[in-house]
Amino acid sequence: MTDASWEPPSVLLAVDLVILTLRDARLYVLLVERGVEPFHGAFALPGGFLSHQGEGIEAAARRELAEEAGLTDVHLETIGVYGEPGRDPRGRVISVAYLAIAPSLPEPIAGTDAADARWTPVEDVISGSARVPLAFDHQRILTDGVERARAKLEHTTLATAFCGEHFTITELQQVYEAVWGVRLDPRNFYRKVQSAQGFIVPAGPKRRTENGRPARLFKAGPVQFLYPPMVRTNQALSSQAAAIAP
Amino acid sequence: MTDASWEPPSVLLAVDLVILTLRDARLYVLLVERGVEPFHGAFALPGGFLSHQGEGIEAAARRELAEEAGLTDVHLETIGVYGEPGRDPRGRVISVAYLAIAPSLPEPIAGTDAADARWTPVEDVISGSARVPLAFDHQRILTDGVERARAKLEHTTLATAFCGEHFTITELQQVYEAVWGVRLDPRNFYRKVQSAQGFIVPAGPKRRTENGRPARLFKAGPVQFLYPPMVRTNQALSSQAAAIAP
DNA sequence: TGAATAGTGTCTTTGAGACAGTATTTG
DNA sequence: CAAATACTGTCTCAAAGACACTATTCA
Repeated sequence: MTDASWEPPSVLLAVDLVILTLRDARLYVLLVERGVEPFHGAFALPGGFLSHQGEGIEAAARRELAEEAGLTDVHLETIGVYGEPGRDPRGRVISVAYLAIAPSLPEPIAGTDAADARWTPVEDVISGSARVPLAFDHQRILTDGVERARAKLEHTTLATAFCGEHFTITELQQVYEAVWGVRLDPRNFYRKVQSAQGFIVPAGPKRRTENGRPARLFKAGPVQFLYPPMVRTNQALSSQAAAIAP
Repeated sequence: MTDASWEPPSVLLAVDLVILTLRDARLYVLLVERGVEPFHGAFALPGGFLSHQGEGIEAAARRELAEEAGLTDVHLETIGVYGEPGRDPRGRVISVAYLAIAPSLPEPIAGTDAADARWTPVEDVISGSARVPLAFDHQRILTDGVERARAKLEHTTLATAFCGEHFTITELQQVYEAVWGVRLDPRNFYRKVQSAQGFIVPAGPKRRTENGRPARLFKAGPVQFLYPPMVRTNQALSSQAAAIAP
């Protein structure tokens, strides 16, 4: 199948970022408005090409994360590769998609390259009720990223990545509710997270307050995988199944 | 961060395949002996470069699958991207890894390009007791692929991809036992797979036999996701945790 | 004090795991 | 008949889900 004079084709490598966070108990994704062709004026996931030949892929993702969202030290993992011919009119572009989870930040992005970056409710984008469809195949990448986050909440301690260093159990519950799009019983949730060894550990005798009884503070525990897992009910799964259908 | 004269760097795109199958109730992976540098003479996962600029990535994976293993119409999904600088001495190579699941075939590969292809027990490769370490970062890719398969057996009907069109419940159980590396109670397994709606459906009144009471035949059911899931015990998980540590 | 949020206890149902026993084939 | 494999039933324990109740703060 190969002959001596044959040379493999080369492609352009890009990274795209699904950056998720929680704002007022809803799941948001960071979108940027494109300033250049193709898809000029459309919204898209933050991302860009490799800066130079020797740059690592995850390094490029972290660079874009810092440049476009001003974020460092956040959870980052790959979602997958999107590289069908024709997805980008500039040529053969292969995009590696990353999922980033940022803790709730009081303020939107400031002092970054991307003045046009906007936190947008994921629900609006997925349901199509947002301003415009996303550029390229970014709608699909977003859907895959959100489903990845949903699935990982079940078996890993990823939920704590949405919280600040210290958090209350109620805040942790809001993560699950927002990402899964379901309501959970607080009393059962308490029992469950407390019985999952190593998920959360008490963070000092401190407490925080706003209105009502102060809550105990916790921080992320030592383990990465949850046992027993936090299981999505069949109902939650089926309401999400439509979105992930190819 | 970008200026007008800047051009993004280009890279070479490869696909690598983790092809798993069951042979006499053990999990095997297809390896090929490399005939060229780098890593000449070492064993590696089947794979290769994109054949031409316009070839889709999954299309390239299916082409390699046919060329190197003579397989068509098998389950295929992406594992991830492996593209750290320096992983391949030939230049900046980005490899997209695929997981392929083939049903048990009576005979090894024949009439294919890769005369040097060998089915090798996964356990031997992962534990290091095999002939040689794999080329490139293929050991890591294999580990990731196997863990992907293990995880997907829990929540999807992937196990049926290891079986032929018709199979017995005992055969299905052997898939779980081989991939997870555990022993399961046949009686509880029967109850469980039968109660998972849409997992398996009876395939005619036929039966197959060799020695003892004939077993009912089933075929893959209509659903892709299992509810309730087939859960790995904590013991199974911890015995596998060592292998997936980064 | 009442409103609001935090946290505990208890009951019921479901399913996982252990294990005894029955059924249907071949030789 | 024995040997071998297929299948069914039953018990126990752990965990999910529903829901009543107590605790601690602020105004």
